[in-house]
Amino acid sequence: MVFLKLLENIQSKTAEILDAKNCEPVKFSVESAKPGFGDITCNVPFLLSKQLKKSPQEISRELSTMYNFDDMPEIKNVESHPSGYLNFSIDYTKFNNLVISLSLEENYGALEFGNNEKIVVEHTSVNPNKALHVGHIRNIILGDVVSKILKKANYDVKILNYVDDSGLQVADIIVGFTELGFSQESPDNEKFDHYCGDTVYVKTTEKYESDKELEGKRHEILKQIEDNSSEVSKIAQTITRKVLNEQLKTVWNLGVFYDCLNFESQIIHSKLWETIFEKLKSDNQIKYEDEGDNAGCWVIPADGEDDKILVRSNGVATYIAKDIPYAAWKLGLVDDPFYYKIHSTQKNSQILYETTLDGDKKLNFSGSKVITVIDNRQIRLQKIVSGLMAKFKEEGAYTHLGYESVTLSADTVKSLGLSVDGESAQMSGRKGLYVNADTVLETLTKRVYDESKSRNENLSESELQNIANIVAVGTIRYEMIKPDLDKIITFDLKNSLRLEGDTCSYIQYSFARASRILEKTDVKPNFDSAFELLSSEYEKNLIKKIAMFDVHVNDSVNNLSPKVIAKYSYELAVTFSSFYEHVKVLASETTELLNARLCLVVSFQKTLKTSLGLLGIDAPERM
RNA sequence: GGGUUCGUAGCUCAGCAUGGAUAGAGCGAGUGCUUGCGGAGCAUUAGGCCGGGGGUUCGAAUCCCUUCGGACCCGCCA
Repeated sequence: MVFLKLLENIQSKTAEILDAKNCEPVKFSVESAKPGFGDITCNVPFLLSKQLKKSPQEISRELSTMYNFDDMPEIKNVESHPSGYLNFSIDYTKFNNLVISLSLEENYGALEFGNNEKIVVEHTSVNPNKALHVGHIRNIILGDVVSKILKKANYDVKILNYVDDSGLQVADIIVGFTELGFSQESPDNEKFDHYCGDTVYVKTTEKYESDKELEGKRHEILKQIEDNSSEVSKIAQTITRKVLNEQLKTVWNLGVFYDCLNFESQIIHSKLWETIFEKLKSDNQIKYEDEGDNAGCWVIPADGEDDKILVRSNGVATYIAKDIPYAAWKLGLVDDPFYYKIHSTQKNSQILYETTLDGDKKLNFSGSKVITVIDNRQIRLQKIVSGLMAKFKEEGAYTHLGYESVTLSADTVKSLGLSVDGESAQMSGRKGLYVNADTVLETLTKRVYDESKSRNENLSESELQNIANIVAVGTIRYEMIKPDLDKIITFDLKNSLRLEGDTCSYIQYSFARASRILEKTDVKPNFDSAFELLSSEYEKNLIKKIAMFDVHVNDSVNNLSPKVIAKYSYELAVTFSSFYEHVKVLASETTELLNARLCLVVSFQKTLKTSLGLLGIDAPERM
């Protein structure tokens, strides 16, 4: 810990001073100051104004004389600002050494939050009947980054992907295969998931419009899918597995990996629902309606809102009845009915497990906390689920991490050959209104490849491919993480994939520039030296930014907010770019200064790499 | 009808959790910078009654109420 520690120390020092003055405790803040107001700032004089019946300025002046920094050599002094703030200044002659040496450590920025406690992150959870589209990418990347951040905060994270292999959406493509005679092999070299989504699903649901009888068939087919022994169920198994495998390829290309796949069909067959249903009944969490609209149904009472039907009057459970046992299973509230077997070895050579009902291997993928990443359209349902879970376990054990959806810009909709009313449109699988994830990645990779090739004539084909991949994946990830969770992303094939300004490639470019500096000198940075030579504004700004990594990690963990790390990475790159422009490292006047600056460059690179690593983004040496 | 949420520069967005000092970026527009480590860059100018109104407060982009505009959710579908 670097900056965070500094803030905490000033915080407690201030609290001690207030205590000595016999002040009533107040909740004050100690945080990094805006440029021009010292390095660290405290607002406590404002908050004491009423209590002490003095002006903030007066209190500020008084307090500023009471600090003693003998045990904090990194702080130079504190000044009372005419506005009333207490502004602390860092002594960079001491601070530089501390920051640079700590930033080289392997776990720089790591925090202790989780005590290695097990936490489950579930994300992706897409029906295996189509290819992943840009909307799914937001879910996948958010889930992936959240799990990386939690790992950084010392949680033992298990990542799950729920495979909804027995819903109506799956039934729809099976209708296409069994009733409309679509080939079970995709034509030419088309990816199987694209074929199922772009052709079979769209064409089949289209046919429903004119053929109502066919539409009726889907429920029949769904019933057969859920019956393990039926022929249709075997076909469905084969098809959904094939689609899933293609979806996984897409996901792996984005650098996302899981620990275990959970199949909905197995949850249904596991009788987990029956167990939890009895538990809900005996705990009086649900009630049976004798009269009214919901007569004959089991419902979940919801205060202020309509009761949610859990079991219909015909005895069949509703959709949410699949979510509840699964949530309970994730939290380890029920005996685990599953065995586990290896599904595959992922692209990063990590083993991926899957649930099975007939095996002998027992593993544990539950956690004392669960985070479920699902978009905000499901917020009502998720509230019911987390409300129920809070009754079995402590409040907050089950967290729904929601986010707004991704829509398509009018231009992009038109480029798909479709028409649109407003400025953007919700994606729709049925209408063929979506952009596949693979398409986005390919388009972007090609663009980066061309750009990189035009800048680097001497790079080999494989180096160019590698760079194109790293930058393309980074760009998609960055664009998905950067906006606030409750902001709709309007995806535009042109605008969303820019490479200039506040983009991933800008950040990566700063890394590549740093690499070139280190590459062009024979001097090996010697870290066993004093860094007080780094005294220009540009150097101090960079040091401070590097030091503040832990503050942002802290923030992002506390608020489950991935974008905080994206913003920090960008700011770090901006600070370096300014340094790069104004401080000519290789032209340093003395060897000592050259060495100190080279060390700073290494420190920057390490920190940026770690920060980008939390976002699942790599940084190339050249691009 | 009930509920959730968004509204900040021409456009896309930070800042809001925990109210304080000069509301920040990027794109787009203007200007300048490459005989110096890569111009995917740097520097600089213009551009804002933070949707409107009210309230709380010494102080509001930030908290509360209200209103307008947009998005989403509200089935014995999944």
